[in-house]
This record gives sequence, structure tokens and C-alpha cells, in this order.
Amino acid sequence: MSKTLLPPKRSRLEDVARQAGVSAQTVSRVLRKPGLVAEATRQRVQSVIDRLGYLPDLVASNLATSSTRMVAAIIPSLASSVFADTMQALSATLATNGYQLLIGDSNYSPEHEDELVQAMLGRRPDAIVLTGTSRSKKVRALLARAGVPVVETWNLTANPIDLCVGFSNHAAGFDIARYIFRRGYRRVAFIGRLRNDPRSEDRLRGFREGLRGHGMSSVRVIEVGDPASPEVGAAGIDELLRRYPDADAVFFGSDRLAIGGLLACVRRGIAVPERLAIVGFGDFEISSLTMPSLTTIAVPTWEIGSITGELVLARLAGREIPERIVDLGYRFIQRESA
Amino acid sequence: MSKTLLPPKRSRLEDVARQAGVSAQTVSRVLRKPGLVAEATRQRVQSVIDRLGYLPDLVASNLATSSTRMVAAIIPSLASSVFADTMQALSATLATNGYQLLIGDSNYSPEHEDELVQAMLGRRPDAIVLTGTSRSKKVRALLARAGVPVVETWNLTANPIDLCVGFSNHAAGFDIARYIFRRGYRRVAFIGRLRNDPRSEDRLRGFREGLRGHGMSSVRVIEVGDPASPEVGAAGIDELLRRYPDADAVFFGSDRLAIGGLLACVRRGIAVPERLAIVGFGDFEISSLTMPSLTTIAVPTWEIGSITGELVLARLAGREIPERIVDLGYRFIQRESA
DNA sequence: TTGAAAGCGGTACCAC
DNA sequence: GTGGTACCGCTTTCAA
Repeated sequence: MSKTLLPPKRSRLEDVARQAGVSAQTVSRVLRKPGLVAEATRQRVQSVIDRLGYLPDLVASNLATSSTRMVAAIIPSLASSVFADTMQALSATLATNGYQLLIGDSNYSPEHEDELVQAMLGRRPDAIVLTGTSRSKKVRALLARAGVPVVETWNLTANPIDLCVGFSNHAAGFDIARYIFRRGYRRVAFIGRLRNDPRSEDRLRGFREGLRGHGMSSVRVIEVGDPASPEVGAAGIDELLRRYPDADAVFFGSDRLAIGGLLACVRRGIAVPERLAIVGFGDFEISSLTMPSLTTIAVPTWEIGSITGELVLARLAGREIPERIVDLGYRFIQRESA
Repeated sequence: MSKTLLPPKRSRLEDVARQAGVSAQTVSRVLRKPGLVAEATRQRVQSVIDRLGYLPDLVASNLATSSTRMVAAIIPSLASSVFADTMQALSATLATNGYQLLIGDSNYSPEHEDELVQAMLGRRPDAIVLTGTSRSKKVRALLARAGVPVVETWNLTANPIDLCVGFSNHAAGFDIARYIFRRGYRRVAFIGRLRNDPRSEDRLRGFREGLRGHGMSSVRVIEVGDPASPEVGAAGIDELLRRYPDADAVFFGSDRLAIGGLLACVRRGIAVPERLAIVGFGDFEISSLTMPSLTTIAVPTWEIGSITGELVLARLAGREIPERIVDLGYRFIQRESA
């Protein structure tokens, strides 16, 4: 029952032109700069356009103008709500100027990320947005030479390829360490992903440094794999209690894990924070609603997307960019779990 | 400090050709059908390609071949985890054959969806994936004439434009009504979004019909607006208890709302399911972890994406499609909340 | 096995 | 205001 797809030969600029008795040039003007066309002509052409249901071929237009009005974005995972928020904000901001998003999902794999960047570059996007900083020398060189704005997001770098919008994961980890110390916890753990997640790694590094500053040298680390789901967080709690039954506080690399860990504690009757304090990262939408509610770090997911979009638009419009590195900060949110 | 972007004049096929002492055609062949080129020539050309860091311009290639290897997808919201899962599966499936995803976010607005479809069509995608069924006559006609595969997902229709992959929201609502009736609940409510969310509407319609079949004619309906967050679900519970204090069971249009409602009950000391039973929709990842855990409907989010991807690939490869409508069904998951 | 020429469907530039 | 013409960078067709 599959229908035969003989090309329905869509109409072109020239078809419209012929039927309207004008040149292709004029039709093009009607579409792009109607002001330059006599009103009578304009109407005649427009009516043919409507009748034929003519849709300009942007591929051809892109080739001629060497601008695609597409922005390529590469993210570790589409199915992660935090990045999805950023992408939605980015998409909304870009849409106000007719730019569209080409999204590539690297699935947290660096090699795949490299391939993706190449594939994307071939499509000649007007700008490129990366999540995190690309670590491959080759790709960085490629991007630098691409001649389009490049925004690295989510993680601040001292040496961005071009632009950078985000916050310091390291500083956030550091702050959490200080908070945990002040609250009197001394046998501290970290549960989170490390391999292939540089942002999470940075948090742990900052956390470690913060603790060391208070004379606490050891962190009980439990590394979890993909995906960082609540189930995995719950399993992390079990492993923690088995391997380090003395732990009195745990910092989860993300709220997604932390919520799972928190709910596991509730189920198992482990008092939070009395027996075990929990701190998350990311302030997910249910983190304020659980009982106990989750102490965590709120991250400007939406703003990263919208500011990135604005920077891209500014660049593309030839406007001056005051700061190449935009630190949006984060907020520590003290709730009940720690 | 904005750097000057004088076009770094990327190298073209012809540049490579000249430097390798061959014609542009030969370079093109090296890239696309290396088998047709003498090995010595191939190596010489390849080394020039590497040295120049030549990347083929896909825009030009697309124009020449009239195929973009892009699939356009239009979804109500990027920031919704369910659609994000579907998109990730779709993206992964398409990526195996070098297709890329152009994602547009309609923000749950039908008018915006229409515009998006038009904008997308101009980019000449090789296929189009819609979430839900487009209701605008004009757009349906446009899509039907576009000459590319169109897959409507998430909601089954009797009359798809082309292909359709999903499940019946109506049937799911119907089943939930029966379950609720059998468990002995008689003063039933619905909390969810309706305007601009045809899928949720369908669930309520099925729910209503199911109840009517058991002689229960009235449903206490509380409509919520954007976004359907857990906070909104919690507020919904408060409104429900105020307006319909007699309600003994509530069906939430989505787990995102239901989780919020459930946690609100826990906080307020309302016994679930004894005082108020709760049924959700969508089986989110934490729905099995709350206490009580959430009774809900599991929806094949991932499969919708992967099957859609396979159908698209089949169509584009000219393979026969056995069924134009693919019903992936859903699973009722009984847990503790109802 | 390789190359020359004619598109693909628009837009830029320059006359009229 | 409007039209002619030369591209944009690649692929396809056909000859050599």
C-alpha cells in the first residue's frame, strides 16, 4: 500500500515568473524586498505565488547567499532535561530572527562528538553551539577555522575557541564542600558519573579541593555509569551504605541521581539528613517537592540558552560583543536534605 | 574584542582538484565512489584533501542531488522529557544512515506549528515527523503535496497524511476509567491540560466514555495551563480538595503533574490511595520510586522514535512499508497509588 | 579511468 | 521598477 512518489515537480521561481509575466528577479524581490516592487506587480505576483502554493527553495537560496540561517547545536543528550531546557531557550531566541536549530546528540561520546562537528560543519551552519568544551585538538582547530561564531556553553573555560557562556562547575563543587563542612559532616561521599562527563568531573574536583581546604582529605567516591537515572542513584545509595557504612553526607553529581537516592532513603527508612545528608546538583523541578526537599545548586539552564542565542544573533548581525566569556553563576539552595 | 571575521575562503572541490592535478569530477568521485578511481590518483587526491582540511559543502551537494539527508521534526516542546526521548531515539536511528535532525519546537501553539511546517518545508527535508496530528487543513494539504514521507507520531489517526506511529490515548483513558471503577472509586476527577494538547484531550475523552459505560456520568475536571509542571500538579490537588472535597480518585493527564500531586498529598498528610487514589500517565522515571509509587500508563516513547526512524529510512530507501498505521500500544502499570 | 559541460534553484550586480 | 547574466559549489551525463 505504499504510495508511489513520483516527484510532484514543485514550482520554481521561474514558473511563478512566467505565469505572472515578469522576470524571476522580480518574483525574488516580491519575496525578499517587496518595497522595491510596484504595488500592482507585487499583487499580481503574489496571487500567482498563492495559487501555485510556491515555497522558495532555501537550499538554493542558501547556496547563493552563503548563509543557511541554521545554528548547529551539539549536546551530550537530548533526553536530559537540563540540556533540553537550554535548547528550548536557544531555539526560542533564534526563532525570533528566523534561525533554526540543527541538533546533534553525541550521546556523551567524545568520538561521536568529533564526527558530529564535522558533519555539522559540512552543512554550513551560521553558528555553532557546543555543550561543554571540546577536548579534541583537531576539532578545536576545525571550529576555529570555520569562520562562524562558536559558543561553548555550560562550562566556563579560560580559553574559549570563540565565545563561552556558563558557570563554574568547579566553584559550585567547592561551595558545596564548604557548606557540608560547616554543617558538621565529616565522612563525606560523592556519587556521580565521571567518565565522559567533564562537567561532573569538575564538580568533584571542586568538591575535593573544598574539602581539602578544611583538612578533609578523603572523599568516598562511587562512580556510576550511563544513564544517570534515579534508579542508578538509588543503587548508588545501596552501594554507599555497603562500602562506606560510616558516611554521613553525600553529594550527588546531579539531582536526577540525588532524587533517586533520596527516595531510596525514604523507602529504606534512612533518616535524611539525620543519618545521611544529601546534596544534589541542578535543582530539578521536583527537588523542592520531595519530603524531605533536596538541598542543591540551581543552575541557569534557561539563561544559558537565551544568552547564547543573543550572543549568536549579535555576532551574526555584526554587533560588538562586550565579553567573550559570560559567567552566569549559580545559586545554592538550602532545603531540608542537608 | 570581537575578532574580525573575514571569510577564511574555505577550499572547494576545484581547489583540491587543481592542487592534485585532476579535475573536480575526480575529486568528487574519490569522496563518493572511490572504487571508480585509480588507486594512485585516489591517494594523491586524498592527501591534498587532508592537507587542505577540505570539507565538502553539503548545501551545494544538496542542491545538486535534491536530497538534504535532513529529517525535520516538529514537537510541542523540547523541554518535555517524553518527546525528548522520542527525539533521541529518532536521532539515533537516523544517524545510522547519515541523516540529521532538524528540530522545531512549536511551544504547544497550533499557529506556530503551521509556520514551522512551512519554514521546514522550505529547507527541503527528506522526511517530516510530526508529533500529534496537525489539524490545519492548509498544512495537511501542504504536507501531502510535499512529496516526502510524513510520519505523524504519538497519536493514532484513522486517516494519516502518510504514515502514523503511536498509540491510542483514547483507549488508554478508557482503560483507566475501567480500572478506577473496578477498584471501587466513584467520585472521580481529572486534572490536566486541555487547550492546545490534543493528546491530553483524547485521554480525557476516553476516560469520560469509560466512566459513562459504568454509569458514572460526571467527571470533576480541573484544567491546568502551561507548563504542566509538578508544581502545577500540586496546585491542582489543592484546587481539587477545595472545589470537590468529596473526590476519591483523580486521573492526572501526565505523570509530571501526577508526581507533583502525589508529593503534595504526602506533604499534606493526605493518605494515598486510602483517602485519594491517584493515577498518572506516562510512567516517568521516578514514578516507580515515590512512596507510594505511582499507578500509571507506560507509553512507548523510545519505540515511537525508533520505529518512526525505521519507517523513514525504509521509505527513503524505496522499501515497501507493510502498514501505514503502527499501533505500539501502552501498558497499564499498577503500583501503590491507586 | 578521467574530463568537459550542463544543470540544481536561487541571488547579486549592473543595465535599462 | 524591472530584467539580463553571471555566479554559489557540487553532481550528473556523456564523451574521450
